[in-house]
Amino acid sequence: MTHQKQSMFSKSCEYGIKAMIYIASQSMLDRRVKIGEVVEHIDSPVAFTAKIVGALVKENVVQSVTGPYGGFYIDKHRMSQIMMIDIVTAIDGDSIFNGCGLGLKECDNEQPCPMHYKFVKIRADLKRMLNSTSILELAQGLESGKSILMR
Amino acid sequence: MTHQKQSMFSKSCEYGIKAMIYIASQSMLDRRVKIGEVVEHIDSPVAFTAKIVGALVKENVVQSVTGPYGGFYIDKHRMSQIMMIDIVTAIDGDSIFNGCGLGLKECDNEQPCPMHYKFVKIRADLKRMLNSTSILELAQGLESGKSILMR
DNA sequence: TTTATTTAGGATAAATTTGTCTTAAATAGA
DNA sequence: TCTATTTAAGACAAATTTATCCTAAATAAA
Repeated sequence: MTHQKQSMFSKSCEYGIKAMIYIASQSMLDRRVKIGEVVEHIDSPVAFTAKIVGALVKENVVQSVTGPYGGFYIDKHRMSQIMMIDIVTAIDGDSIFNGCGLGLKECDNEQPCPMHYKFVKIRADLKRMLNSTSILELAQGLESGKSILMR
Repeated sequence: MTHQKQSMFSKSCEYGIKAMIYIASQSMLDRRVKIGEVVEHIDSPVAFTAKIVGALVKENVVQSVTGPYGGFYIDKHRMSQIMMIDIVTAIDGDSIFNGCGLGLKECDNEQPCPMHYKFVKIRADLKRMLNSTSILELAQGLESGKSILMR
């Protein structure tokens, strides 16, 4: 039995986050982008990514326009209000930062799992980070060349 | 599209950790335990759990004896040396605390993903916690009634 | 109005994870 | 030696995640 591929976020969530950062970086330049352009810049499968981005349209994280000259964009004024926690919660739910580390449906100070207190700070830090990180600052890092979405 | 069930560890890893804690808690009392008893105390599917525990036998985390009066146990003297990171790494690998949060194969200070610096501390804290938490202390918490593995 | 372009959404398939069932191997005791 | 018990291990199946393909709906421009 070889080990699994468990990471912090699901593939869907990774693609969703990367897509939002790329779209935001282009919206900063007043460019609406098509899904084909998005996936070229984040190295992800197009139809699958389209579904994830579509779900984020429904969640009102990103806007879309159909037809020629259409595509996706994020309102400039909203970028500082759209937080990573919104994207992660929409795709992966809140278990990663609110759930029990050992998967107990209920786990609290009254009846904690053996790792409960070990996880309290890690989860709180993760939640705080996701809650305070805006799509704006991540898009700025990308646009300025300080960070990358693929190699 | 409803959201996923992404959590910190895979189901396999959750079961593996819980099984190790239960087995250790009984080994502290010099009791060897059968897989049927394990799953009764951690609320997990028996055959599936048996495979996971079997993999941890191969990884030398836990010992097994076949036949009547057989079962699983952990050497008392080794309990303080067996760390959560050993169990997690054996089952889920190291991506959760070593990998890039956005799934880039390479991601470092030279060419960081947009979230790289946001994750540095969270990953380090998680790794440090797993690295410093022994199966002994978790089993003691369970055995003393301070924590639970199921409701 | 027609055509071309683009997102929306459904059906389907592949891959992975989670789970079950059956048999083999080991071993203790009668 | 024979039987019963228990882990080991393989085949198989179900559920979930990841991914593809095709058609519908929207819309801009000719």
